[in-house]
Amino acid sequence: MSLKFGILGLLSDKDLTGYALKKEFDQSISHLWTASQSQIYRELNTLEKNELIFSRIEEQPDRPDKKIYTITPVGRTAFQEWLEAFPENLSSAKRDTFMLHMLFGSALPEETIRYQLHRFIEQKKAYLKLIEGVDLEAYYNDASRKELLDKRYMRFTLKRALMSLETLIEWAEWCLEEMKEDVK
Amino acid sequence: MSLKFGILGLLSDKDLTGYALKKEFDQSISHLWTASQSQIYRELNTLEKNELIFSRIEEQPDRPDKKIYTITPVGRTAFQEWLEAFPENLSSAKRDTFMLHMLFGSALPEETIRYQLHRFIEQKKAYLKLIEGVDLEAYYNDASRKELLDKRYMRFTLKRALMSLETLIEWAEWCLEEMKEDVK
DNA sequence: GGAGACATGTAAGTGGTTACATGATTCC
DNA sequence: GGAATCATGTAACCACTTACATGTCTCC
Repeated sequence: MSLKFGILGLLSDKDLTGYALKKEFDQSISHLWTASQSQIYRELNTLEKNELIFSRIEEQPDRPDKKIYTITPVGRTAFQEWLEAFPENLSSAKRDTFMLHMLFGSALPEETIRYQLHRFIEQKKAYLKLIEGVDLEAYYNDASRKELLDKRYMRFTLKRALMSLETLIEWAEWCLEEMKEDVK
Repeated sequence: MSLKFGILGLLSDKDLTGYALKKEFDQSISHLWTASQSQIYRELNTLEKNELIFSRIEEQPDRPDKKIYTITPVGRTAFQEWLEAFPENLSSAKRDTFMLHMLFGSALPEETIRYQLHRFIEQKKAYLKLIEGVDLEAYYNDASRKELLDKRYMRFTLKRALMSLETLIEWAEWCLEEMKEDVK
């Protein structure tokens, strides 16, 4: 439901190809929304059918042709309407495979859990580095960007990702401590 | 993919009806996995067809008949195999509608964002109270429970939910502070 | 009389994943 | 020679949501 509006939101800042949209999703907003390439292309087709966006083909001599999408006035209105209507329930559905494994952890040797917690910490630390490395200045100095995605709100979303990651690392370290102490 | 194993995991502790499974999901593990009622009934049918579980009907004179599901040895093996195979990537796909709204916040009046952040804080605080109120002792004193869901690991998952909620509240308060200061 | 708990399910539609398919260029 | 980047898409399948449908009992 919301992928549609994620795409419209990005297109309301500037025109993009499907390929470039995928990159925006991966690089700029993967900490709050993920989308696969085939999902994006499928959604673009639907949006064009419904006249919320339109496309033009840009031929490139050496590379495959580009199909560049632009948002229509109708698209802008639809996006604005969605934007104003915040969901009642502000938390999203949870489906965490790692935590499901953890929950049933007693059917596994403690060693396995410890090992997985260490992996967890490593992965979160790597992701933390990535988020800390995001250069907002450079991102917003991109001349093509009309700054509809306000720097402040982008900063807010990054801050949340950062704080959450730090907490997750703390949590996993707390678990490891607990497993040391209560030798059962 | 994992709902299947969530159900098998719960059934490896004790026999349950579809209705009771839904309650377990909502009450005990909603902080790490959510599932709708229709999803559970559909999955139970599939699991029974594949002989990972079987059912017996218990007639009740005054209420609708119960269909009680039991895990088979094959089911136990399948569950154990899944349990041992942790996913490579330990973070789950992100799809956070609230954060998507936030990201495009500059197309909304600041008042709206402030209001939504306050709502966010309220909701998280309410959820926090709920998690803090979970009585593990009572849960594990339920005579029918075979304690396959080890108290320790349940405690770990609750701790994570708790820490994460506290961080989210802190984050939203930080955002509100930021919005006070840089009067632009 | 109405709401909510108990108990089961089906149907239709939307959303998402995985795998396949093509093809040039650039960099190592 | 091989991997990565640029660039597009299709097909099949699986997961999830929402709405519908039925019926009793208990408590207020």
